[in-house]
Amino acid sequence: MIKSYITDHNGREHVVTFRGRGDLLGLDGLAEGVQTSSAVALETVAVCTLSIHRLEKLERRFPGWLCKLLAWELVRGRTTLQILGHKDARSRLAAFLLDLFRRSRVRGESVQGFNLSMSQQDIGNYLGLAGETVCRVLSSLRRSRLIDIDHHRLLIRDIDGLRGLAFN
Amino acid sequence: MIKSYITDHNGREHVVTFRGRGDLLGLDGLAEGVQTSSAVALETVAVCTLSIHRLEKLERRFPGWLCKLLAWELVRGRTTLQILGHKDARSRLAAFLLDLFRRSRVRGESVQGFNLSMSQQDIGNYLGLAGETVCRVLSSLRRSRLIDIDHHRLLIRDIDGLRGLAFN
DNA sequence: CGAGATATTGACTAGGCTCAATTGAAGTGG
DNA sequence: CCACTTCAATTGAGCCTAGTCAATATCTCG
Repeated sequence: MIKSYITDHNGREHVVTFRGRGDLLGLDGLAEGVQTSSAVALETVAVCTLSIHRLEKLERRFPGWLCKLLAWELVRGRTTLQILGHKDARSRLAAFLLDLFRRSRVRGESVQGFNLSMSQQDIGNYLGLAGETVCRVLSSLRRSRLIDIDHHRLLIRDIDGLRGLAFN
Repeated sequence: MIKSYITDHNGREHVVTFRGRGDLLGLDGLAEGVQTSSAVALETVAVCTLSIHRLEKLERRFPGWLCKLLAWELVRGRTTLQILGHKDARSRLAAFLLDLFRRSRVRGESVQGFNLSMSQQDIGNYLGLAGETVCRVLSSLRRSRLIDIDHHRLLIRDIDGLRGLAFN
C-alpha cells in the first residue's frame, strides 16, 4: 500500500489517499504536468511506471477511458468530502474500514480481513482526526465486537453493524 | 450562482460545490452516464447545455482538454478536502471567501467585493459547519475588520489578514 | 538487546453543535 | 402602501465530542 500526501505551507503533511494493488497513482499530475502530491510506500511494493505518452496512446485506443476514470475519482473524492464534512469519528472510521475492505475484495483478497498497513496517525490525518482518537475509536469498535485487530491484521466481525455506523 | 449537492440515504443534503459564470456543471456525469449530483440555481441564471456528443467532438479537436479539466477539478477537490480535514471554523470561512473572491476576479468582476448568493446554512453545509457557526464567524471577521457585509454583498477589507487565517 | 517509533490510556480543555428565542429581510396579496 | 407570512440571520446558554498534553506500554527492527 502506498500513501499519497501533500505538504502545506507550514510543512504539515496531509494524507490524500491510500492506494493499493491495481490502483493508478499520480493522475493529478495531468493537471499541468506538475506533480501536486507526493507518495511513500508503506511496505515493499512493486510499481509499474506509465509514461504520459503511453497514457495518450491508450486513450486513443479506448477513447474516453481516461476521462471516465478521472470522473470516477472525482465521485470518490466527493464521497470522502461528504464523510469529512458530516460524520463523527466513529462513522468516519467505519466508512474508512468498509472502503478498505471493499477494495481488498475487488482485488480478490477475499475472506473478511485485510491488512492495515498504515499507522493510526496516518489514518487520523486522512480522516481529519487525531491519532489518539483513531486508537480510542478502534478500541471501542473492538469492544462492540464489530471488528478484531491482531497487530496489523483487521478482521470484520459485523459488517452490517459497521454499515449501520458508516451510513448513519 | 448554482448550488450542486447530493442527497444521502437519510435524505440529508450535502452541498458539493458552488458554480458560477463560466464554470462547467455536471462533469461527474461522465462516470457511467449516471448523474451523481443535483443542482439548484440560487438566483436567476442562464445555462448553456452541452451534450456528451458535443463534448466528445471538442475532445477530438483539442485532445487532452477534458482530461486536464477533470484533473484540475481533482486537485481543487483535494484542496477542499485538506480544508475540511485540518482547519478550524475561522480558517475554513477565510479560505472559502478567498476562493469565491479569486473566482469572481477571474470572471473579471474585479473590485474587492462579490455577491454571497448562497445562504449561511448552505455555506455551513459545504464547509462542514453549523449555520449558526458560520454566522458567528462572519460576525467575528467583520468585528476584526477583515471583511464587510451589506445584505448579500461581501467586501474584503484586509486580504492579507484573511490569507493569514486561511493558510494558518 | 536496545532504541526509536507506534500504540494505548487518562485527564483536562475547547471549539463547535444543539436547542431556543428574537430580530430582520423579502416577498405576497389585499 | 401596508399588514401578513415566511424564511434567513443573529444571539445566548449549555453540552459534548474530539483535540491536546503527558505518561506508559508495546512493537519493530537493526
